[in-house]
Amino acid sequence: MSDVRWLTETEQQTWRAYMTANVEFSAYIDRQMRRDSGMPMAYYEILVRLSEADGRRLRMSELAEASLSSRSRLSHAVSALEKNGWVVRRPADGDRRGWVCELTDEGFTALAAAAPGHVTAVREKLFDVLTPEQLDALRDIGRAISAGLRQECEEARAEDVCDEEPC
Amino acid sequence: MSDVRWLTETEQQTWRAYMTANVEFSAYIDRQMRRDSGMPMAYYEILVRLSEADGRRLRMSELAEASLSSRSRLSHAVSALEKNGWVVRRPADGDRRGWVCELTDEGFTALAAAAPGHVTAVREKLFDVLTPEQLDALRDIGRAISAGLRQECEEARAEDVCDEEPC
DNA sequence: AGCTGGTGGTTGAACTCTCAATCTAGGTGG
DNA sequence: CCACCTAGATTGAGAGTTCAACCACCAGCT
Repeated sequence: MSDVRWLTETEQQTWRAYMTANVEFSAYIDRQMRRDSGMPMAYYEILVRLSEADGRRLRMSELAEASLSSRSRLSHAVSALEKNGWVVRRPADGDRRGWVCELTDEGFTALAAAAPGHVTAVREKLFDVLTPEQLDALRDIGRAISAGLRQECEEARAEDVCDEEPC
Repeated sequence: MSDVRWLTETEQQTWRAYMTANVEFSAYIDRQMRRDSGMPMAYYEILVRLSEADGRRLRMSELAEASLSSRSRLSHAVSALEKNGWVVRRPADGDRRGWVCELTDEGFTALAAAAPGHVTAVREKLFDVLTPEQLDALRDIGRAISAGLRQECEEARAEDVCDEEPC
């Protein structure tokens, strides 16, 4: 309990600055997307990942990982996108459990319509307010944070040996 | 349309690194909070702001700004927190439109119980994976991004003069 | 073939968030 | 004092997310 390494004053400032920027920035970006294109950022992200994939199609599990969403979330999201006619689900060949999600032409059109406003917002609110040095730093920082989070999974995997509790 | 300043390859890398880290990190933090303390980060944030305020109480509008949520969101959130007995709403004196939200002892206890796990997660996944230089940079970056977003409001305010369209 | 554990994916319910509408009260000009 | 506009806050509906089952299928073992 008392062995918690609480944050120093300086650390608190850093933490609040980072966290506030995250919240405000992502709220801004998401808001812009909803207002101008009628979809949340998570859906845009899905369309982008699909558009970049070979044949504009991906296995659901791959799409989930690429678009940073849980499988459950993706499943719901794809159902919604399918209603819009922006994607279609096809059975995956080779594995009868699996499904492939494919971007339709309508979906691509919707994506193309949404992209300019989105990129403009990102440029104005991110690239235009930071120096080149800060942008370089931000890239490395982002990578370090992501790497630190992924390590979580590896640890969990290592614990599968599970010598402490009966599995 | 074609005058969009699209992102260069390098910029795309930076943008993806930043955005991925944001999504993954905040998902991790939120998940930790929900799992270990049964509330979303947004609620924790509200409790924290209240606990830091004079008399552990704030006007709804002030609390909304402090906790980075919209008024609507705060209203719903406070209703939920009130059901838990963690906060109470009292009429604000002096302005019969307003309400003051006050942290109860139970709320403070819940906050105190949630804090260690939260701080530990933040330290492990943020402070422990970045160098001191990166943390300094991150603080400045965060401030710059927030400042850039706030500028939005000022512009909107400046346009209130409204010489282009009839208001 | 029959078991068993794990993987791919979906589902429903509960919860949270957003947006637009609404309500009440304060403030200001006639 | 009344009309009107603005500010503080809430509400309800609809959309999106999470979590915990759940189903179907694959793979390895007996």
